[in-house]
Amino acid sequence: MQMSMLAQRTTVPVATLKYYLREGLLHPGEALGATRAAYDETHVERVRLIRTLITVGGLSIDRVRLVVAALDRPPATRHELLATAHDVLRPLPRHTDRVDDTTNQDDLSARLVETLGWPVDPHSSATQQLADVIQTARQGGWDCPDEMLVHWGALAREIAETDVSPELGTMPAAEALQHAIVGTVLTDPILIALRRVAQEAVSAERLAH
Amino acid sequence: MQMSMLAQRTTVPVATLKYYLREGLLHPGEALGATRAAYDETHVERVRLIRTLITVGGLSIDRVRLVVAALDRPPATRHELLATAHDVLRPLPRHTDRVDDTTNQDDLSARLVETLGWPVDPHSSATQQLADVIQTARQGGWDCPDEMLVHWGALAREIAETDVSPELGTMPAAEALQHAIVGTVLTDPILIALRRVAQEAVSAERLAH
DNA sequence: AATAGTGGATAGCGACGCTATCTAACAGGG
DNA sequence: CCCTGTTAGATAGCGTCGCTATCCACTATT
Repeated sequence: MQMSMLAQRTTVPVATLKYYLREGLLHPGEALGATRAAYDETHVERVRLIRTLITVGGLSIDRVRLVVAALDRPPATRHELLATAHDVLRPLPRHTDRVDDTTNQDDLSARLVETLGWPVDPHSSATQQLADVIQTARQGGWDCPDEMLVHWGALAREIAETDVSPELGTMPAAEALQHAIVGTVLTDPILIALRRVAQEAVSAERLAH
Repeated sequence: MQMSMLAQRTTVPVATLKYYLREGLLHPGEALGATRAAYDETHVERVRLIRTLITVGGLSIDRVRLVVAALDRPPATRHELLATAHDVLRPLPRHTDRVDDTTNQDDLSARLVETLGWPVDPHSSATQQLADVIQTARQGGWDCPDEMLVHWGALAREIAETDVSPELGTMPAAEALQHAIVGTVLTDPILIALRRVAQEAVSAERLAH
């Protein structure tokens, strides 16, 4: 398959594919000569993945580079899988934030883990991210009491039960990782939207006249 | 209070404040002459709101303009409140998406509402958004079965119970609206992060060796 | 031999969120 | 009443991002 065909199959312009090649998001095709290369199904799939991550997940080019790098070097054990997925999806700390209390940050995440009572690493991406957004919310005047955290935590836990499907253990590592990453990227907005709809339902029952 | 003071109070540069004024995000100060205006606490609060929406919620300038417009003209009834909040926070449909099946979109949202069995409008922003992301997820190869939707829906519902607090009914309309919008913007990432941590907890229990 | 397509390099573009500069008006202190 | 400094308002520019377009030298196909 030549590049024009790859472009056709994925509905992505040739110029953009070249850009992805340049940026290292797409692995090079098999060189057939100085000015010719062959692309295969792995390229089609990779391009689709890139487009999904960018347009649905809103990931930056840099971030997608991290994702594909992780896919090419998947973690050794199943348990590291989600951690890797979370690492590459974790939002960058905003440079506009004050960072003068990083110690508090560590304290906070440790306290959160204790409050939730879960067997998780207080230094993992996910935990740090949680501490991060809670801190930011506090700065924005929205305090999140422990009580609510525990309540939400129990619900998040139930959702996670369905996320961490047992079949993850039977897949090849790279495929499982991609499944975890894409699943996270795609289902985050579903949950957000679902919450909105649920809010309207509750509002309709409580406040409709 | 003059503009330099407003800049100092909010730690936002004067040039940026002028930009916000130009863009209609910040209401003008009371003109004291051709080259002087007075700003008050409403301006300080408004600037803080704008910064929160942009840096935490990742909202665009256009979107923030919608938010402040809604705040200046709050809905008449309490029930319209969340709908208004959801309207202004709803992500723009991506122009890269196929839109040749808008009828299916309507069908889908109607079916979703039926599946969930909630008293919500199938044409509301929230419902449309849900149909939107589910459709996109399907295109990305991630099918969301009804069973999972109902399960997640029940959990989303529980979260929403705490979101739609009874005190919303006692607040002034503009304040309640701002609370709803900021609350949504700030707590969305908390839920997302909490889900990540929960996933790691489940993974640790199921897959740790 | 003509054509169409290729890899590779480089430059430009349009949107976004500011940021910097300029000007004319004005205010307060001495 | 002048001097210094600030302000509003207008306009232009900047840095990043995600492409997009153009050019070139080359090569496989017709």
